[in-house]
Parts: sequence; structure tokens; C-alpha cells
Amino acid sequence: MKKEENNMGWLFDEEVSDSGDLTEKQKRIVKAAVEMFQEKGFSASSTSEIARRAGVAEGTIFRHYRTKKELLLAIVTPVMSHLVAPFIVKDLDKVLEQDYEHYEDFLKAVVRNRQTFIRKHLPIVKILIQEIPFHEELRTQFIEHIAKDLFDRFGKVVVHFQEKGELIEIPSSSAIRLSLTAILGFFLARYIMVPDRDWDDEKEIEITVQFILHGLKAR
Amino acid sequence: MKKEENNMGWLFDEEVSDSGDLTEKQKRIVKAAVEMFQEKGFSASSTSEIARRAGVAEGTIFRHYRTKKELLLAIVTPVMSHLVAPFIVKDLDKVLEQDYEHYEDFLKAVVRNRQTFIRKHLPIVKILIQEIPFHEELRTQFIEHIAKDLFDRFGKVVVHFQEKGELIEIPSSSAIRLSLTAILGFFLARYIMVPDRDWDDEKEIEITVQFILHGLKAR
DNA sequence: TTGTAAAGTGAGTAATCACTCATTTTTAAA
DNA sequence: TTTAAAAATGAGTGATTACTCACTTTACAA
Repeated sequence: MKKEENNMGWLFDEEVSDSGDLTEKQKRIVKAAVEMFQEKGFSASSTSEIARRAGVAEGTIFRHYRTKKELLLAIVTPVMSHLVAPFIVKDLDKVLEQDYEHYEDFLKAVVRNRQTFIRKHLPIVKILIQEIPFHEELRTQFIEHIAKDLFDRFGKVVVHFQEKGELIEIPSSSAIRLSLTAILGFFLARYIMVPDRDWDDEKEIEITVQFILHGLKAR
Repeated sequence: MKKEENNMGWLFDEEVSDSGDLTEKQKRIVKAAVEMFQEKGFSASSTSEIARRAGVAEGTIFRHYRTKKELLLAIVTPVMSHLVAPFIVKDLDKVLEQDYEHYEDFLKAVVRNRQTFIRKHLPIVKILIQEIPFHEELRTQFIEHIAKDLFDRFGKVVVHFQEKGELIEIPSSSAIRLSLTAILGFFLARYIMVPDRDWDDEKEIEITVQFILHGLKAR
């Protein structure tokens, strides 16, 4: 009765939150909750203040979400499931069909694609990162459905370019880790640690990608 | 009356927590608090349960720490201040005095040194990472006294090897970021994300360092 | 206009929260 | 053995918590 996840939208472009079938007040609850969770964290955020900020009676929250935790999950799980899965499928195909001739092309596509996503859903991504350690469901969902999938697919890409002789022959898990941390490190610096610096995104991405390429180049 | 930080100990080796002048019950409070903060996070941890786990009356906590937050800070700030500062001073000297002939030597020293520290204080490091976003004092202390210092010193090292023609001429901030994220990415994977895998630390460190070196090599 | 289900309300509830304080116990120097 | 300070206690405090429920309002098809 609650979730009718429109299971197509994001495949074509985005719109992760099924904001369509939410009532006006429900949207304001979600908005206020995202703000508060980000500022104080989940368990330091009270439902009474969320209601106050949303301009809504406290009971209204519990009309739509049976518990405070359910509210958190409703906010965070759709973003989690779109954080990683969809783009990699598409880009994986392009790699295997040789649309991406070099690892460089693949990397750049990944970075660009995820940058627009993270930029758009940054507050929720932050909440997700914060709360993952404390919620079993989030952890298992992340590991089982996201991380494993990501490593599988990313691993295939790495192996593909290793076999082409383009990348050094180290364990694919290491190559993935090194590629990902360089990329995530950029996002971390760019959007979380020092978002106020005036970044030259194009240049910084180029530096980061070249770093990975030279670091992993067959030698 | 509370803090008489023995300001020499860690310079020679470590022993970050001034456990010396703590009463028996105080040590058990700190131990229980670290456990709970790690499991549930700071604000989801109640002083009553901390007391129960420590086998201590709740009032005893407030004999030693005026507030719950003061307990958190007492646990977390000494680790933060030793997380970064001391080793870099020493290693910086060695670089400038050419004890470290190559960037490789510096990197390996840094990784080895910080690995023993992180291994020893992992629970508190985790708490620190979790709580930094929500506590102004922690954030400013981290930025002003830790991050800036680290970047200053690390920057000097990078520039030194750039001038020697060993490293590529990119902005030092980028070179630092790329070096650090590769190292931190290893620690993150090794001790937080998948600590249970059977790691070949030596090999993995070698791979990581070589990745950084080739990624940043002058070309 | 009426009927009905969904949306919204807010006072009320028991539990829990961080913290206090009068009192007792422990420690250790005199 | 005396004594005074420090450490430890735990019942008690008012505030706040997540959540409930009897009720009112709104939306809208018949």
C-alpha cells in the first residue's frame, strides 16, 4: 500500500525518490527529516522537531511511517540502490562490446555519470554513509546488493583490460580498490571535505584519471 | 585537575591514553563507553547503559565527566591529536635531511607507522570518524590542528620530490590527495570494510605504494 | 448532496533521557 | 587511630522521547 516504486523512471534518467505518489505534507516531512538527519544524525533527531520543521502534526509522520526508523529507510534505500547498480550495467556492456576501447574511456564515463548523481543526492548520500554502520538492514543490503554487484562488474572490466595487456597483472580486487579509492577520494574532497574551494572539476578529474591509468598501466 | 597530559610519552612511542592517572572505575567507564559508542553511536548510547556495562553507578560517570559529551571528547581528542601530527614531523625531517632518498621510502615509512597506530586505536578512530560531522569542536580541532598541519608538511615533502624531478608537476594539493586516498583506501578496506579477509599486508602495501609511485612519477 | 476512505491532528502515555545531590565508602597522609 | 578529601553511590528530577488513538478535516466518486 505504501511503496509502488515506479520501477522504470531511473533507468532512463533519474528521479530516484518516488515523489510522485507522496502527499504534499509527506514531501515536507521527508525534506525536514533529510535536513535534520544530516545536521544531527538519525538518533539525535526527534520526531517532534521533524514535525515542527515540516509544519505538520507529529501524528502525521506516523500515519505514513510506522516508526522513525522506517522513515529513515524510506529516504535512504532508494538512493542506495541507485548509487551503484544502474550505470555500471550500461557501462559494462559498452566495455564488453568494445564501445570503450580503453580503461580510460570507462573510467571517465563512470566518474562523469556518478558525479551528477552524487551532486544531486548528496545530502542523502551523506546520511547513508553515516547510518550504515548502525543499521543491520542497511549494512546487509549494501553488501549483498550493492558492493558485491559493483565488485563483480567492475572486476570483469578490469580483467578485460588486463587481458588486453593494458593493465598491470595484480589481483583484480586490488586494482578495483585503487581505482575506486582514487575516484571516491576526489568526490570526498570535492563535495564533503572542502566543497567551498573553487574547483576546476575538469582538470581535477583528468589528473585523477591519469593518476589511475599510470598507476595501473602494464609495465 | 583532570588533564595532566603527559606530554612526552607518545613522542618516543605511544600510549595515547593517559591511562596512568585514571581510577580503576574510570578506566572501566571509558572502556564501556568506547564499546557502546562504536556499536550504537554517541547519541544512541545512554549513560545508564554505559554505567551498567562498566559495573558502576551512573553518578560515578558524572563525578569524572561533567557531561556525556565531555566523556566523548576525553576519549576521542587525544587519539585525534596523535593520529597525524607526531610521525609526520619526524619523517619530514628525514626527507629534508635526505635520509629518505626517494618518495617511496617516505611513503612506506608513513604507511608502516600509521598502520601500527590505527591497528592499536581502531575503535576510537572509528568513533572519531563517525562523530566528527556532528560536533563543532571536533571539526574545528581536526581542521585547524590536524588537517592543515598534515597538508602543510605533506605538501613540503611532495614539493621536495617534485623539485628533484621525481614526481610529476601537478598541484601539490592533488598529489597529496591522490597519495593519501590510496593509503587511506587501503586502511579502510583492510580494517573497516573487509577486515575478515586474509590479507597479505606486505604485498598489498607494496602494490599500493607502487601504484602511487607510478601514478605520480614524472613523465 | 451524500458517503466513505484517506489524510491529518494533537493531547496523552509510559519509558527513557542526562544529570543532581545528599549520603556512604575508600584512600592515604598525619 | 584520627581525619579530611576524594571516590562512589543510587534514588530522585524534570525534560524529552517515540509512538497511540479518538477525533476532525479533506478529497472525491456515486
